[in-house]
Amino acid sequence: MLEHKTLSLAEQVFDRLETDILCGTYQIGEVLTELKLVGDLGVSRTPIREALRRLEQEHLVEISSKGILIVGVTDKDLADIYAIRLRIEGMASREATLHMSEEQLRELRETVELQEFYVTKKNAESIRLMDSRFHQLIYRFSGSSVLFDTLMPLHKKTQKFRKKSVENESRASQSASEHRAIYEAMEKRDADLAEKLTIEHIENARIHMQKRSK
Amino acid sequence: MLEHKTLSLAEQVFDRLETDILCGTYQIGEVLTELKLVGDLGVSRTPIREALRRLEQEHLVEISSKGILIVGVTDKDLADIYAIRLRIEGMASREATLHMSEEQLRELRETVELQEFYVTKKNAESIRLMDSRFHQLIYRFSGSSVLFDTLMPLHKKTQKFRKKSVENESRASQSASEHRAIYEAMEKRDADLAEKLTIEHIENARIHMQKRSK
DNA sequence: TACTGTATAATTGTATACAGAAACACAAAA
DNA sequence: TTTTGTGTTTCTGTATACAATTATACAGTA
Repeated sequence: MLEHKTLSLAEQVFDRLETDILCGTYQIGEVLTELKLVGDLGVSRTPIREALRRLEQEHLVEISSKGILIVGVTDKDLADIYAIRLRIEGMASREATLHMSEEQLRELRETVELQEFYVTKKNAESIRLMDSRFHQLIYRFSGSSVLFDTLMPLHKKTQKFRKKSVENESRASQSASEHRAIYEAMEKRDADLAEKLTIEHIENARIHMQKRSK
Repeated sequence: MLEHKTLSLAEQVFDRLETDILCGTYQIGEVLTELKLVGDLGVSRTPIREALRRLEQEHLVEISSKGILIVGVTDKDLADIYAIRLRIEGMASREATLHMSEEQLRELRETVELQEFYVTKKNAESIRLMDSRFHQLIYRFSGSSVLFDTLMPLHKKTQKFRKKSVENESRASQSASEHRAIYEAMEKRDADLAEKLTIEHIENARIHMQKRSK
């Protein structure tokens, strides 16, 4: 049976605030106070402050004597994120291809298959979840905690925008088949191909997103 | 006059612990407790915990019911860090070349000149400081907070190893002249050249470091 | 010997009280 | 009208008390 690690309040608060900021629940420019969060979340200031320190480090909020400013992710940030991912995400796929176990390969395949399933069901929220999981598994399976730590925050920050992306049926379907192609390259342990396909996949995601934001 | 922002205890504790971990003052594998840090640092647990949460997020420590495990930076991490920097640090130089002001250019030149001065004086600690400052200024002047946030932690984590590097006179002198070349490309607003020279500079640093660690 | 149960100690997790600094509102004076 | 001063409020910063969980030592037992 799987152990279900109980998260501390501080971690729960962090996860919730991070999600709410990245999904746009809080407006960019909005100002909160710790006391307001105490009221909203029903926990004391201590875990809230610990969460805020981490959000501040990720530049999702700025804390001053005026309160907590929601910074979030701008369009400029998004462009920069894709430019960076374009340069290093292929490296993660390469490493994963070379190092991942059969069990990990199976987990990745399952994610691809689920994504394809949800595409046929047109379930946007689930598609997005599997989309995220695919990329995050590759970061993990790369075996490099540095790559993981570098790519993970970048990927998380694209969340709000990817949400819109998967609502476009043709893009959702294209994305799923690109994931399958990457998976199959990995299954064949073809690191060069996996890297190349990953770079193309990021580029396609970038292009699609920029088309939409015009 | 420049405002001198007073750092909170939590920030001071973070800076100190981060430095001590990255410089090797704390041994990798060592286990601390919050109470021990209270004794060592003379502040209460609250600011210490806030600092620890941030260090945990950077994977410099791991916190469990046993205490605070010092994780630090491994040789594998270092290799990964250089592989990543090789791919994106040139991008930062390119952006900086295109966007930085005359005032910022002046600040960069001053850093290069100081580094050259300390090379003639064989002052390793000051050389390392100017070396760090050069790179960090470029991150800042790139105008991309995402690039800054991505590169800064990677660069910081190389600190301990760079320390050894600059004690080698020929490498210290080579590094300074590479910095000057990058600066001059930027001054001429030649982004392609600045990018190319930066990539070569990172590659040289990587090669030199790997030679030493054998 | 190896294992298990239990009491104790050590450590982190959380709430709260208080201190200090900054923002704010408002009145008085130029 | 603008500015300046001042008292008040609001907010974050810090310390500390207490709760809950986990590790540890040790005795008892198969």
